[in-house]
Amino acid sequence: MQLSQAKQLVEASISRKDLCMVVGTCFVDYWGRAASKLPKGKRLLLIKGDNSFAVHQNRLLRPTNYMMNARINCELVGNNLVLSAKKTNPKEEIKTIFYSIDAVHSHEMGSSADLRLFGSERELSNELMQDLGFLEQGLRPLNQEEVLRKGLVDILAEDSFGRMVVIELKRRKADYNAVQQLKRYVDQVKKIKSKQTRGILIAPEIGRHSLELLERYGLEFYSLEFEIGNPKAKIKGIQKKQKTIDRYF
Amino acid sequence: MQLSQAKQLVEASISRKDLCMVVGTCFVDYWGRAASKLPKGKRLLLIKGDNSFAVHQNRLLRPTNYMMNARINCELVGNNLVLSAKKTNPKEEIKTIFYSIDAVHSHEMGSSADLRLFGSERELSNELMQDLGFLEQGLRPLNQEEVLRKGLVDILAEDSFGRMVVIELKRRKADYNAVQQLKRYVDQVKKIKSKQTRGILIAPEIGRHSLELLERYGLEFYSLEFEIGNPKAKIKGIQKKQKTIDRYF
DNA sequence: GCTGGGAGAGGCTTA
DNA sequence: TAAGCCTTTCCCAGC
Repeated sequence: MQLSQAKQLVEASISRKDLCMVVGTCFVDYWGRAASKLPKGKRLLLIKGDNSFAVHQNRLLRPTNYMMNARINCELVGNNLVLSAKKTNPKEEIKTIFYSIDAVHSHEMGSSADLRLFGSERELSNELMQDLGFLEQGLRPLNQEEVLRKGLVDILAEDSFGRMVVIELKRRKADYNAVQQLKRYVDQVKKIKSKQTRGILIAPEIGRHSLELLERYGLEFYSLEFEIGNPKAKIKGIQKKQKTIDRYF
Repeated sequence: MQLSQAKQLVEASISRKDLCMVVGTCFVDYWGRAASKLPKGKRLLLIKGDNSFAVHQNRLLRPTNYMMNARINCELVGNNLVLSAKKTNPKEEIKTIFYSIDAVHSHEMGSSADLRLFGSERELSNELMQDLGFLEQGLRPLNQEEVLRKGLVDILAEDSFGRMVVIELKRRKADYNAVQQLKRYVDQVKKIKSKQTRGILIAPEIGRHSLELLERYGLEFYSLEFEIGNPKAKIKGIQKKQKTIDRYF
């Protein structure tokens, strides 16, 4: 395919905010947050209507080079067609130098309705909040604006002995971060309220080392089974997966 | 375009491990680690030679739905062409139901040479390791296989007083995680070696709260300036951005 | 505009 | 395979 013809097709496609796909042999040079060079090879350049710019190889989900909200330029330089994407703050540039172009595909895509996702952490949190007794008898939620509003903790509650209970919910396997995040919150609540404060981590599972750390901190872990469905995620079961830690209180 | 014809093109493309692009109007249903429904609309389905499967809208870099190493199936169901991707462990499924197809593009992509990236954390770490005196006089690297090999710490060193020094390097702004990661490593090294151990965090910058936490832990922070170039990332300067904490030792 | 934090994170390396 | 960790993380929601 003629590079000059490709140039016209690409420019027209971009100006219409179509989905633009350029397939050809190119070299890619990136400089910005890091730097990279992608050797000459057959690639797909995907330019979307929001000026996102992505160079894909024929493997992996993620593009090898990419830029969001790019200023896109297309020009003939010598015997090559150079498609570049630039951005400031941080300053970044991708240059894709096409030696030959197999095809330029342009498609009008209309406006896109949004994805509706179920089973988010927020949704599970709301679900759990509905019935904390499910977790432990006598546990009741506290709507402490100053703590909850700033997203400091997922759920703040009080147990039957009047102790504060900070609950952190993770929809995926809990790791060190989850444990230490909970530790920080417990420490802060303890300090603000000047009351005994427990910390409960709830997740589908937890790594062995993370569990050890959690136990050293005197925190509690419950394993959560949840069910993903429509229109909501449902909590199926919850189980204490830990030796009792009442000795800490 | 005829759906039956599209089916043939897609199947042929997949069997050749070509890059396959399907543009058309579809509805997407996902169930697995979460659940989602993408309303009917014009989408791009990108199937790569490694069986990665991604549904793109005409915006954003990331696909709305995706699966790696999928078992891909293509069949006519009533008046629709259904392209689905399935996986076990965890069990997941994406169903894309095409009501109409604008185009199927297939391109032979050859094998792809790899991306060469500069300025990664690993590279900066190697660069810094070349001259630790740059950071502090008398500091020298220890190549403790048992500690370094498992990626426990970025750099392990010994200072002029014979104290162990754990160095954690971040190529981006350091956060709570970085501080607590360093804290964990320091604790572990201290335990293993039974020696006084310092912890140094090196990053371009650090948040105010993260710095406070770091200071409470008795750790040290150095701000790092680096320059990304070809063929290597270079460390330009390093500077202690903290009141001296010798009182801790 | 900058920032903190979640994500179906992705993807890599080593145990 | 599982665990840990880096990423040009991407992306959104809050300020």
